[in-house]
Amino acid sequence: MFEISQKLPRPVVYRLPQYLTHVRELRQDGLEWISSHKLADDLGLTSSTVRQDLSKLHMHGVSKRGYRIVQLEKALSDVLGAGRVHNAVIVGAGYLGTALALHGGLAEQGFKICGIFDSDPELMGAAVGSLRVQSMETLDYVVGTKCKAEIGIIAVPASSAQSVADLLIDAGVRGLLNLAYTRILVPPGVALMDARIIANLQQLAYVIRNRNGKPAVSSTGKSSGNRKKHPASNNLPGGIKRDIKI
Amino acid sequence: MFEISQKLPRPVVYRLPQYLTHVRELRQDGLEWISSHKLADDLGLTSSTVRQDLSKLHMHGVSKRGYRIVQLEKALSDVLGAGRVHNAVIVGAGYLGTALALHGGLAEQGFKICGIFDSDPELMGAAVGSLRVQSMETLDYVVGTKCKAEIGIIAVPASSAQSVADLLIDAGVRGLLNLAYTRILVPPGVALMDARIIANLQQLAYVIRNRNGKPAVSSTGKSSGNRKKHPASNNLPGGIKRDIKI
DNA sequence: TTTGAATTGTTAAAAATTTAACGTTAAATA
DNA sequence: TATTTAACGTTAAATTTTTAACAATTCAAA
Repeated sequence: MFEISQKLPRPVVYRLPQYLTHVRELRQDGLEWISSHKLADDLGLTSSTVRQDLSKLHMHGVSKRGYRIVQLEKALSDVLGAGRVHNAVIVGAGYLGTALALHGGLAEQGFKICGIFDSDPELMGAAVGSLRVQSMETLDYVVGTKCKAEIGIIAVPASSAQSVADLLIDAGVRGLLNLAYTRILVPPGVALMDARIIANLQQLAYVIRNRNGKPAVSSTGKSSGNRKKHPASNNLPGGIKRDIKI
Repeated sequence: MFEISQKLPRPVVYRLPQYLTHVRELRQDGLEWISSHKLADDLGLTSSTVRQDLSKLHMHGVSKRGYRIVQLEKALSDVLGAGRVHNAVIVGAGYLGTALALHGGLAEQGFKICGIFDSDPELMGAAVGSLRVQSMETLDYVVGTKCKAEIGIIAVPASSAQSVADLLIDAGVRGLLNLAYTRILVPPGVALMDARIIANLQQLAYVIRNRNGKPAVSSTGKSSGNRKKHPASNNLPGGIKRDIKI
């Protein structure tokens, strides 16, 4: 089992899932080798960044070929814990919580939803896929004992997000995914990720309103074909990708 | 009308929605002034960062008081285009697309969903709130003419995300929110934000697995109360917030 | 076998971002 | 009114992250 000696810098962790999905595709396409240049091109990075990142994972390429794709996939998969199953619970059986519980993608990537909870008595026992909505009182037992969930997904309104987070932490989850449009605070030792869907839309609105480039579609017709690669696009945490500075 | 002379650095844009939501809460709490120190504390930043950021928005505080909250809210609201209505369409009437269409938070923040589309004939005409699922053939007309949507939300499986993006761009949207677990390419002039829900979970799994802190909950009891502020927590794009380096 | 070219791994430079420092300003108080 | 002090605005330092550069290496082909 390889140990990543140094904790990875945040931007690297951010890029890992991108590498993983892309490398998977490459493998499915039957490719065997990929160079840092090609990978960088495909992902909108520089080859330098790719090499730096992969070297942090102790990946070694070979001159004139690049990196072995299966090996890359294995390393990325390992470090991200893909392959393992991660138990998670969802709090909030509204539209979003339900959608996530039913979303095939999560299960596909090894995130097993083993419980969905809500405080609304109306929803108690309602079927969500193979699960049933449970009361908040059972959260503790389910997270701590029954399915030992490491991850809690918060899909409640902003106003109750913090208290739900507290309950999840007390129940024993080690990481939270926050889908509510509010900041929540966690003690050290608990990891938190904000999904920021609404914030993303707001940032998008800012970028759209303040761009200085030309519209993508000319007034005379379709734009298909001017796509296909955007090498200069800077692809950073925050997720805004444009050729020009924002 | 104020003009932000310089385009804002990406990390600043990332923080703007955080400022906005927090400042709104403060105003609702009846506060009138907020200092950079308090704001930084509440948001897990340094006061220096806050002052730098706000100065980029041409906000001026006053000594011994801080920043006027209503003014702050106005500036943030303006720059993020809150207050304005942004028309958006959703492609993909699966769980996630439907959930977003029905999600109150979007409308609340001024994002008006004016169409939801799917290629599945089974879904045609199905009701989603006050909307009905439309065929992809009508996308062009709706986006371009009927509701002049600036934003396209991609809620389809990864395999068709790119082609949907192309259609949306051709139809004339200026920004995309990608909820699919895949990278999509856009031409210059179109803004792209990735929602990365699954990637976030993967990053969470990495952080959980590689943390070196103590578990949040001691074996002897509940942990409530060791929360409440986490000043050292570094809060960066990528969204992982922990006291220790990852 | 030698040459040539592509690609790595790594070092160092550059750029971006965050943080600290501190003189200046404005309010509160004596 | 003078003094004190909290807080700003800004300059500069520190840190982090990205990019460039290049010697070393490996394969392919002449």
